Amino acid sequence: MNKPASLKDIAAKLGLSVATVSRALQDNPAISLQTRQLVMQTAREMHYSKNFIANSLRSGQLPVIGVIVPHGVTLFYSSVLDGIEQEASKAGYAVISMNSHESFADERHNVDSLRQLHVAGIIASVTQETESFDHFAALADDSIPVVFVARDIPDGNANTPVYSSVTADSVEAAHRATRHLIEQGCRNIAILCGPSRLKMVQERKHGYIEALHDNRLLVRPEYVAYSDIDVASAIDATNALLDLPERPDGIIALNDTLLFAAMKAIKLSGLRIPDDVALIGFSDVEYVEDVTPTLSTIEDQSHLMGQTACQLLLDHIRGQQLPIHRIIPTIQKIRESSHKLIF
Amino acid sequence: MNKPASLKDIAAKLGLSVATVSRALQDNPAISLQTRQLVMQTAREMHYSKNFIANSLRSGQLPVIGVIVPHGVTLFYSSVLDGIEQEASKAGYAVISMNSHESFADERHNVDSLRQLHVAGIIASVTQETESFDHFAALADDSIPVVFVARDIPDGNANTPVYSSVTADSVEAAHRATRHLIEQGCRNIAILCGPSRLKMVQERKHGYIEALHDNRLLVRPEYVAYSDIDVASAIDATNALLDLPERPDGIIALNDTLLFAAMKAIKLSGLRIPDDVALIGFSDVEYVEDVTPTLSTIEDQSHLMGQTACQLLLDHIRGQQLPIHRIIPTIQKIRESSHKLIF
DNA sequence: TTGAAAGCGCTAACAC
DNA sequence: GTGTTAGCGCTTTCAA
Repeated sequence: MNKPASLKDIAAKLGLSVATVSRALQDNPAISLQTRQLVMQTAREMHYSKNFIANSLRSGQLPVIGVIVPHGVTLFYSSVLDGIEQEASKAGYAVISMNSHESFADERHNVDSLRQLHVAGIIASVTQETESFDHFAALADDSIPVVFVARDIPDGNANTPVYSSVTADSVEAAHRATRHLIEQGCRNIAILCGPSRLKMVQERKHGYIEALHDNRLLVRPEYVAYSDIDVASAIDATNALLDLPERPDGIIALNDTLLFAAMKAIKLSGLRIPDDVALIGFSDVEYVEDVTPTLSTIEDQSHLMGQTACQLLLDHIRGQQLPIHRIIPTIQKIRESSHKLIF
Repeated sequence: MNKPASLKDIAAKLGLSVATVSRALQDNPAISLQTRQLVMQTAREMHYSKNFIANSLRSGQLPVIGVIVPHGVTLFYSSVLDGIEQEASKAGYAVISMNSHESFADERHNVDSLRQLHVAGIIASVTQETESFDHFAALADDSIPVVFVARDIPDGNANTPVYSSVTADSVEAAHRATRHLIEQGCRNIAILCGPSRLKMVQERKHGYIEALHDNRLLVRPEYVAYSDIDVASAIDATNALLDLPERPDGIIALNDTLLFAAMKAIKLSGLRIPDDVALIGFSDVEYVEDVTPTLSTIEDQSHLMGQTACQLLLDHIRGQQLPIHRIIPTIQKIRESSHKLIF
């Protein structure tokens, strides 16, 4: 019900001017030690807490970093967020997070809200739908820096600004996973992809193809399977692969859902993992260790991605102009599902 | 580089007063249609966006809700957060989330930050360490309402305010799980607990004991096992249970980690689930369906808890005074691990 | 060592 | 229909 105590209240109580109180609270040596102590003491008694908003009105920005993620309840993004928050709070910034629900309209709305709040900067992972970036460009008018994380945006043309970004090295990760299967003796390696419009899918597929080339293996179109990201659809796609005249002896799944569905499908078909079909997949969850066989994975360093993005953003907030692109390596963990004991 | 366009800028450009521009942008009918349209048009051209901070300086609060969670990267809290955000954004509020890392000092600091930002309200899940609530009480000075979620705080004494809260019905949930095992024919039911200082552990244990009583079964101290929340420790605790002279024929695990560890331990010992030992556990993850056998669980409705907490908070922000306690029922999902086909 | 006053962007009460 | 003014809480010249 009460209003928080203000400088004015303290000043009134002490018969001082607002200016003096303000200076005293900043421990300004121009103010006599006696006054300073008196003011601080009184402030404490009155439960005074500095009003950031009033401050921000002058400085033009809130000590807050805005984050826009395309969906909320996933380990990947909550880990990214955690990394961001950790770095932000070290630097005295709070984090305000918004969810675009993979909807372009929501994303625009989020950007707008953050802009109205005059946050100090924004870290965003764009939606799958996002193809125009005007809403981000508008932020430049207000000198609000933007860093993209996890999902990079296309290179700007002449009149679009170029943004800093933090992404995973998808091409290299897929290349390495493919190489690993080859080293295990696989020669017919298939890849189980999500919707092909995703840039990440394209990059991972690219790494897969490169690795096959580098090892003089044939790239067979029938070994490139597409599936929606749901269990039923992925099981169908896997079964189609297993039914091919020349059955794959290794499969790379491009995300969690696909990986687990592939495992189920292979087991249901009576084939052994990894002896008949070796399996490795991109994953961000820990329960790959709780199943039989334990699943080999390629993991993003999501927490590090968040931290890095936040550091870049803080640099921009502090005046850094040039965009910087950071690529965070993935971590490959070989477990039972791809480890053949053939040597 | 630029400063965002302000009302003043628009006014200057159009030779109008700031007040007129302000009114025009609010579509105030007192202003001529012509002027209104002109102003709106110009505002758009200048990329004007209303400054929430300036607004908040007058109203005393930011259209932002603060959330404090004890740890970040878990499905439970990210789901709660998602529920909060969903309701908040419907009402035009943004959500600022902070992590106390189960540290009381961090929590105090978080509360302080949110207070300085003059958020409209706070939703908090206190740390395991939190026993004093002065930092929350201080918020009352500034009329910042607080709602507790997931972890309730002890009833206030005379001089502590009473807060609204949203919690799960732990007692009932454990009672129901125990009943379920009894219905499956189990007579020697053990419970695998986390650290006993947690209120939630106490409540769930209480429900377990009540259910045994209600069904005239003996409560045996040796069937109440405590474990730290890590796999190794939980496996040890489970093994100890399995080695008892009278081996339990049913086990209730109080969280994810314990549940999976118990499953591993039982399988490793060569016993069958559920035939030899039925298993059910509290869980917030989905991969209980990816293992063999699929695991029976009791789930919190975390998203709903978040939504409900946010609704209560919004009520308080709008003037609701009386504290309200909402209890969100859990959902019991019987799967293979506790389903005996004995009838 | 302290005070007075201006100004950050906006709204609303009060002119005219 | 539009302008003038005061004030939200704070910092920061400029004066004293």
